[in-house]
Amino acid sequence: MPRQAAEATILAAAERVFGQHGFRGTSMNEIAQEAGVPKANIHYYFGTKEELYRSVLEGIMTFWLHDADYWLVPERRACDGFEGYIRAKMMFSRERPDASRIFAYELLQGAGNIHHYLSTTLREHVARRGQTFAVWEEDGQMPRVDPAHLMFAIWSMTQAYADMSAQMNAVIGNAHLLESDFETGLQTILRLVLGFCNDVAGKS
Amino acid sequence: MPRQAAEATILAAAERVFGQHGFRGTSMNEIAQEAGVPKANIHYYFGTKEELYRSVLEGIMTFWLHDADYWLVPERRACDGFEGYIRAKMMFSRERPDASRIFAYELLQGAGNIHHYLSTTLREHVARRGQTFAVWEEDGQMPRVDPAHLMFAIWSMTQAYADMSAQMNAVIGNAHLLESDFETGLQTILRLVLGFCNDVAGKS
DNA sequence: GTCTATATTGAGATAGAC
DNA sequence: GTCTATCTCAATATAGAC
Repeated sequence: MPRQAAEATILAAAERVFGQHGFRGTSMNEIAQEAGVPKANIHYYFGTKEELYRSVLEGIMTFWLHDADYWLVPERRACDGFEGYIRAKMMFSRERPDASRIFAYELLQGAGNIHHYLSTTLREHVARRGQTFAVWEEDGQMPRVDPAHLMFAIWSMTQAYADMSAQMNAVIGNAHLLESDFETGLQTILRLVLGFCNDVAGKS
Repeated sequence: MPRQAAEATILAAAERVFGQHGFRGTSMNEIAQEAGVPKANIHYYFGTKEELYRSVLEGIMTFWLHDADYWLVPERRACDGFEGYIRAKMMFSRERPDASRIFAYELLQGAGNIHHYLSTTLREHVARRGQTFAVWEEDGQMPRVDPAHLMFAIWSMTQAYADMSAQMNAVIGNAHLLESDFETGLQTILRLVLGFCNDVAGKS
């Protein structure tokens, strides 16, 4: 197998296994079996387990910010922006649940591997959202609110459909979340956030 | 040390260490040092690492349901109920962040150790919230909404202040969350949920 | 570049003295 | 009941043949 294909295969397998068992709960053996390559090859391509894990994390990070830069910009109407953004986040939880879970594990551990990323790139990213929200507030499209905490709320609600899916399955009574569950969740979250941004007249 | 005191000491230490590193990331050695007892004593009192972990989980579970049974009942006004419940959940994230994280780790792992609890006790618990919400909807105090998904939203937003605190710290720029951060978060969540339950006239 | 066989370490668990 | 010393095994990592 050529180098590039092998690395991609291993990274994809690692994302699945890390996403299910976390960093400490995953053995190199398991990743090797999932990828269908000998264990030694993973070390040959990626060095240590931790370096492999960091590579997986980096791939996830690049995905993280795209949606907000597309949707949460002053040129849009507030309601359109929030709806598009929340839809995109729900799609991510549905299509790449393992990536979402790896991120959640990393945060639970204290985020030691991505601290630099969080306190520079993500921090500036949130600051830009703050500028967008300031314009929308000025324009009377949404009430005054702390931008960071509003983002925290949206992230947690949408990522829950990957990170807490085991709990949702048990409560709903299915083996796994269905298309319709994601749709109901989306509508519920939209009700909360759009109700909020439609509510300006009555509040301010 | 008498048996009861030793067990309580070990359980408290285990909650701290499991809450920081998760089940797989925690060694019995670390718990022993945190508790200030020899490792062998932990095995004497609790058997295996997994049995100790389950004991910690059980202690957390009993706490879980109290608040909703107190606040989300038909006798209250919807707004009062939601506000009290959300305040209680935020307090839990602030005062027992390790307990919240252990629960989050367990859900990420697939909830194998608490599946029975989730699909019986918690499921019925959510069904009772559904009855409360139905009364409030009938009474025009809140719009029609899926009860389970509304609970999912509230749980994820409030627990994020324990589970995702590393991310929040980095974005806010502090070493740890302050009293004022919890207050701002609380107000943001209340805005979303109460805006929602005040919004009935304009919707239905 | 690829893989088998192995060195090394760390962790769960327990035997047995006190 | 309490603790030290030790057993056993699983997992990371690498040496070295092909």
